[in-house]
Amino acid sequence: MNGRPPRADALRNRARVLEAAGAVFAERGTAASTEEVARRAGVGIGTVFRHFPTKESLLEAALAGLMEELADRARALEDAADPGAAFFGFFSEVVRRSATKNALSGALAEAGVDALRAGGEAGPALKQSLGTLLERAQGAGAVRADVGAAEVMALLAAMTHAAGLGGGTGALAVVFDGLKAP
Amino acid sequence: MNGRPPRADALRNRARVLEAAGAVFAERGTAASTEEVARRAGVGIGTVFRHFPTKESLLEAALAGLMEELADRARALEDAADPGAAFFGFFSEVVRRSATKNALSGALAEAGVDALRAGGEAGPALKQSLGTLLERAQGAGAVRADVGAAEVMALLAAMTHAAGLGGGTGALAVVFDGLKAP
DNA sequence: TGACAACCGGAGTGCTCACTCCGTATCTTC
DNA sequence: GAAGATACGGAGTGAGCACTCCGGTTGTCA
Repeated sequence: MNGRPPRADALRNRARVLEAAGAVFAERGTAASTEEVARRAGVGIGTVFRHFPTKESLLEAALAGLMEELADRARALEDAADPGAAFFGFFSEVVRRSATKNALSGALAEAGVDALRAGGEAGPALKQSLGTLLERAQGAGAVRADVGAAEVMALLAAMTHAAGLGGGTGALAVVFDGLKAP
Repeated sequence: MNGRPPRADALRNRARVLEAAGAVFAERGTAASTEEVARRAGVGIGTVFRHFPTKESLLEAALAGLMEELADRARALEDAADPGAAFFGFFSEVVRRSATKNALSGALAEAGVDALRAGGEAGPALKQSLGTLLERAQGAGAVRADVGAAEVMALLAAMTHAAGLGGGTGALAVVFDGLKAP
């Protein structure tokens, strides 16, 4: 199907571009120019467009990377001793992280649907890991039984987004109370 | 200070532009071009820029108009017989409306902080009316006493935003349960 | 109704951005 | 270490956008 493996510098540059894209889009929002990503990565624009033929594809790839990180974190918590703490801890960690990397929330929002649906394999992976975390927490009686992964994902996206607006901790506490078993 | 009142056509056009801006930005997002707003309003671009010297000012004005609508709605509910129903009803009405006018949520998000803080007088007005609704609902025992207007605004913004993502009704129910008195 | 100010329309301007192209440099293979 | 494939850099291209400018039009007031 495909001839040779890619050259070593190509691989290195691809990784650099991806990292720079994550940083730039998080700081400046998704409206940041491709040229700035190239500058940050220390490569020419041509290189960026060779690896990611379109700005949209670059955004998707950067987003997929971030979601993969989250999915890994979720998987690591699947065997935790206290499923309730694992679930709520993961939830607030995601919110907190997104608050710091200011505009990740914006990116998740703009490309949101696309990211969850078609964002490589990381989207489904995150959803599944989150589902496992949720089920275990429900099994332990820490979370009410009548909510599904979809609702939790929606709440996570919502609170991630609102984290940039201020009234963070209190609002999160309200949501957590709503999620706890009666 | 100022000489004459503005001409009648100027007033008419200003209103048309504002209405068109609200519709266009809600449908196409805030990235929609000023020219499209002008087309929709049936005026020339020059006219748009005479009334709103900058695209940002146009956005602000359109947003302020929407928030004023919401503030009016909130004020109308201040004397309702059932404060709890008024509060939760208002909350879900705002979320529902934003879901329909798809990208109002995006607009509220992007310009969010600016809108709440400096968006004319509508921002504070909304916050105050919402505060009144909240206090009355708390007085009636329908909402827990340890949440403030800031948390509710944050939750409102969050759920407004997430409404476009799908898992709407269930997620909202969770938040409402979290808001209810124990 | 005439005269003047206020207002309108929309072609034009300058800028930014995504994306292309190709001469040059670097890696890989034998 | 030489040949050939692969990848790089960055000036260049075209499209789109916010915003300006001014000749023409319309409302207003006496």
